[in-house]
Amino acid sequence: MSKRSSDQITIFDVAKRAKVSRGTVDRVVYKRGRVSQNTIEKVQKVIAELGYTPNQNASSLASKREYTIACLIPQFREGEYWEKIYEGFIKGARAISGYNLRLEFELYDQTDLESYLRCCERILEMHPSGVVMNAVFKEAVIQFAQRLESLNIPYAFVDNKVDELNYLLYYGVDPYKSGALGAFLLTTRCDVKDIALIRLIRDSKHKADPNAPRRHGFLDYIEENYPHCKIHTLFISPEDAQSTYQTLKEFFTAHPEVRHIAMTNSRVFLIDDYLRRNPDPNRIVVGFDDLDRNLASLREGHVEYLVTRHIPMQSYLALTSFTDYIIKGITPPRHNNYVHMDILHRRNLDDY
Amino acid sequence: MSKRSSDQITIFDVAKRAKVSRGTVDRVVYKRGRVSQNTIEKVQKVIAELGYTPNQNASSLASKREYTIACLIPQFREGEYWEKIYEGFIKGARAISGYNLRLEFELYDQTDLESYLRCCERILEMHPSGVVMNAVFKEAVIQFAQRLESLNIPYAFVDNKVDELNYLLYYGVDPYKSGALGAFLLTTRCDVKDIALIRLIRDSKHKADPNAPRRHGFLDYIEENYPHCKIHTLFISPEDAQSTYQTLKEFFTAHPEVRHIAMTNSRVFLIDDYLRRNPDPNRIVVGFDDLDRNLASLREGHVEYLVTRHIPMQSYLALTSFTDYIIKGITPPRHNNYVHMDILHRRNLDDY
DNA sequence: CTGAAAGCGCTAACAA
DNA sequence: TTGTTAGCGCTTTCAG
Repeated sequence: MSKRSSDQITIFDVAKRAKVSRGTVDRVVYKRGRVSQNTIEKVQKVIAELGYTPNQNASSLASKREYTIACLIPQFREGEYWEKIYEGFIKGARAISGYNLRLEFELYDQTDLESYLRCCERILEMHPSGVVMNAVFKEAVIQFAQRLESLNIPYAFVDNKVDELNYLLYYGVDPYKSGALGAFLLTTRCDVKDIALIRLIRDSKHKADPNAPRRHGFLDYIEENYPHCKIHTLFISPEDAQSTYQTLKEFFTAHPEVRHIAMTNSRVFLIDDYLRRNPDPNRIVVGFDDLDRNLASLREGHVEYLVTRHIPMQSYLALTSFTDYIIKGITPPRHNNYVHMDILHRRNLDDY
Repeated sequence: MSKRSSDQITIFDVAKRAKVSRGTVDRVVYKRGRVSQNTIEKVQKVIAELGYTPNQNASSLASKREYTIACLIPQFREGEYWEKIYEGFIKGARAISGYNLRLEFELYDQTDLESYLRCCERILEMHPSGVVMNAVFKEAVIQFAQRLESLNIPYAFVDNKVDELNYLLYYGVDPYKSGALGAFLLTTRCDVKDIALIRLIRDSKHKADPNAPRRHGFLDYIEENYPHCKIHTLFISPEDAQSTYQTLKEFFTAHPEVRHIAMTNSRVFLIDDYLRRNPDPNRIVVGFDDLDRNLASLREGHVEYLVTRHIPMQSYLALTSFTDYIIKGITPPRHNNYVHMDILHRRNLDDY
């Protein structure tokens, strides 16, 4: 039982047998035109007879063609969510190195529509072979996508998407389901009466609420399974640790019976400080996404479960299947590719 | 912000800058020897400075060498455990295509030592560049490994291993830890007094007890955390569904208070029939490994948690790091590579 | 429309 | 120990 990776029949064999030059065979294989119908048929026949398949290595080596993929995602600081997406792109690019692939990153400010629009413009100017992006400003995304379509530039979504568009493919989780999973882990085998749901204060510029689907999944699960459970929603500031601490302290002092805590955004680490300084063995905390600081909270035992997915995997797979399509013409098997949701607990963290 | 993946830096640039020939650079890069220490250092310095990475396409195109890796694993039918391992190998081979790599599969019958020995012979005859295998017949594995060593053929283990041998690397889970994780999931947030641990009757030929480490991890966790918990061990026959049903029925009729059930082998599906026909909303069942039939039990809700790992990942990683060593001489970072343990629940099963 | 030929970056055999 | 060089199979001008 064996599996060989290389084929011996070359373009030369085909050329000789078809009594044409290698250049002509190449033109036929890649449908570059400028070949008579007669020759085309002759060559195709020989190709079929010999079972010729082009050698990708040689092809890509000889080819001068450069592919530019624009990656349009939010800007990030070290340790933030989008850094991992970025890493996935970089790894993906490495995996297909050998092709003359160039990644152009356009990183926009999630709180600033203008900056997003500027990035879109820059991408259109550079005529990329394709665009891989996420979708924050829905309206703007739609407009951008339509312009890409009119220019015949394919595009793909990572992490989140706009369903109505003609994107080539999507990689990400189903956020609604992940929210429900978090709710399950928070409440399983408990009789839950109160849950503190901690949200982030977003400045007014922020019309977008990227975590809404996940939060809805969470809330719907609770409502369905614990109809009498009370949800206490707290808002904390992502920037101001001091006030966050205050807010939590006040709330939990007033409501000591609330033992179940969840954050449906990716920054459960923001409450780590409070949890650490106010230990309570009966408390259960569930968060999302495996940012390094979240993992630290998990490891320390302040957070019990983290619902996540392999973040870089999403961009890695999105990029590699996208370029498979663009470079080799391989149509991706599925349109929507949902990745697996991981349940992370202190006890299965070691080799993650 | 841009990142070019097809570095333009070629072996030529390195050669020029280091004032040596391309051949010498090649020798250094692939550690082919016949280079003075002095030159090696000089070249390596330049490589680091320039950030040179070899062009895989060109390399493989020019290279005539073929690498044969023998994969020695149990034969399988569709949907069985080893099929997933097989898939991991195939994917791994694709990931390093570009090298003239050939996989030779030798699939043996797990219940037939003779067939294993025959496979070993065939592998020795074909003089492979390396062997990736699992370890079922311990004695025979040791003998085979020693013959490989005397022939200077490196080998690696997937899924399980024989600790005493000089294997290059291993990919798999830490069975002891996975047992403890299963125990945790079974008992979390409960006050557990009784646990039914269901084991398999193994015929006398089967001296090996491959699941012992996992079971010990399980039992130790319970003993540590619930010192007064009673473990009821039942033995069922993997072949005889009828008697299995009987055994379970009798036991649970006599002990209706036992609500926690675990199986530390990979065949929790064997008790699915009993569970289905005797529903009990308060029952909690935990099993191991994501065999299709186990997943079905999970999906139906008969089993609450499955502790598993991404099976193809083990063989994928084992193969790719193994060939990295064989082809590029990259010594694997670790000898024993434990992969992440997945927690599988009905709720995160969809996109697994 | 078609053919010839110069590379793409690297390897390996041979020379030195 | 090192340098030189002929390819690997394909693409892409450039002439016809």
